[in-house]
Amino acid sequence: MHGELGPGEALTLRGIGKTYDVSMTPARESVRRLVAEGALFLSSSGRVSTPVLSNERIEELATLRAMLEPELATRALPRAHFALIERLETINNGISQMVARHDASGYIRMNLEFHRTLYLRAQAPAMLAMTETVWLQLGPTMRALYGRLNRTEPPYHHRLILAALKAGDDPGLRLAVRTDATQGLRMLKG
Amino acid sequence: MHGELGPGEALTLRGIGKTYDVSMTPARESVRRLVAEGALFLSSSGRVSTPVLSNERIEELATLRAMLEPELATRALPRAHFALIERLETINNGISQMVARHDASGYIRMNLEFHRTLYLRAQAPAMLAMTETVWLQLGPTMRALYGRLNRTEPPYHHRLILAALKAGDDPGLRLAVRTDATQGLRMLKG
DNA sequence: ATGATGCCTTTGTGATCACATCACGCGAAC
DNA sequence: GTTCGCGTGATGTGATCACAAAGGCATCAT
Repeated sequence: MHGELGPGEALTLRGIGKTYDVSMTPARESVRRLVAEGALFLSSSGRVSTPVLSNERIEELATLRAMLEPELATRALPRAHFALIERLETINNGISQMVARHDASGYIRMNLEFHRTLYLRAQAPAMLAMTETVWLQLGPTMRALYGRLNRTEPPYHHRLILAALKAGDDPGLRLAVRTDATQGLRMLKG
Repeated sequence: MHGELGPGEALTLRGIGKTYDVSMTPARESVRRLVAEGALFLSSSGRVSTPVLSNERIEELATLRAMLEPELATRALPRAHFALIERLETINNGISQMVARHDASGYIRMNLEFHRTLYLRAQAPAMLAMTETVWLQLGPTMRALYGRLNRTEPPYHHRLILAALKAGDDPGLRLAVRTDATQGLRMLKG
């Protein structure tokens, strides 16, 4: 999810087991779970690797983000008090630091933490889980994206999201969230 | 997914293994996968059972269906030729048969087959997979629903869907799909 | 130099086992 | 009759093993 693995990287059960100092059994269960969630690709011969997403698949996942995340934001809006907005701003500052030190994985992690922190307020666990499944599928691809464009500015749309939250502006919030979720992925389609 | 198990039914790895004549290992992997998809509930002690959904969870899953399925229908619409509509009508007749013989599980299975047949035309595998995950989570609950109300009529909204498909009426299609997906679940909240 | 072919290593699969933990039921005490 | 406690059986976990299949690499022929 955090883009620590690039697209198409291969994994082996024994290798995972060695990395985390467990036997093949827990490694297998974890891998199967991630395959079930679409986070890993299972070849016909049973080998696993991170998925290489086609443009069509990326567009689909972007559409899913565009459908799910505004709904979560809307549900979180009435519960978004000052303490939450303050925490979001703190996370946003953290993102700027990650940008400064060119840490792609850290950038992705904090960016998602920003979104998750907001969506947790929506009190919609099934919807959030589904959204995180999409993030999971996009992880390796997002790393390739943020590696390609050398980001220098902190996220612009996050400021729009925060402004809409403060103003209680639901349509503005939905638009800002939707744009933030889909903007980066649009660049991958080139 | 098909409601062959009711809400809250317990499963054991050795029992599953015995049923399908395999050892615990494949049973475990299957169960873990279904847990990852939310189709099974994993207690803190590791026991698995079908989930008992709260009203809030049902409402959430209904919202997800209401968001995902109209989008799939819209994408399928331009590709829905006569052969597809004919197949949908055949399936619809099958549903009537299931209603006649009071086969709840068969009813659910054919109902979902109706939807899946349409959505397959959307050429959106990630979106369809996500939708099927929702169906999976609702399976046991849907059985409880269709068991409660003694259905005597074949699905009314399916006819609306077919009519909208024939007319190429996208807004009408979206509304019909959305209503069909959420109507039954609304009754569970009573 | 390039392509094919054969072997060997790596890898996933399913089964089985030992062990810790938990749940359920039985029995006893009040 | 009800409730608490204990013990036994059942259950999940992680490890290991034997096996089959697939991939990769080296060698050889053209």
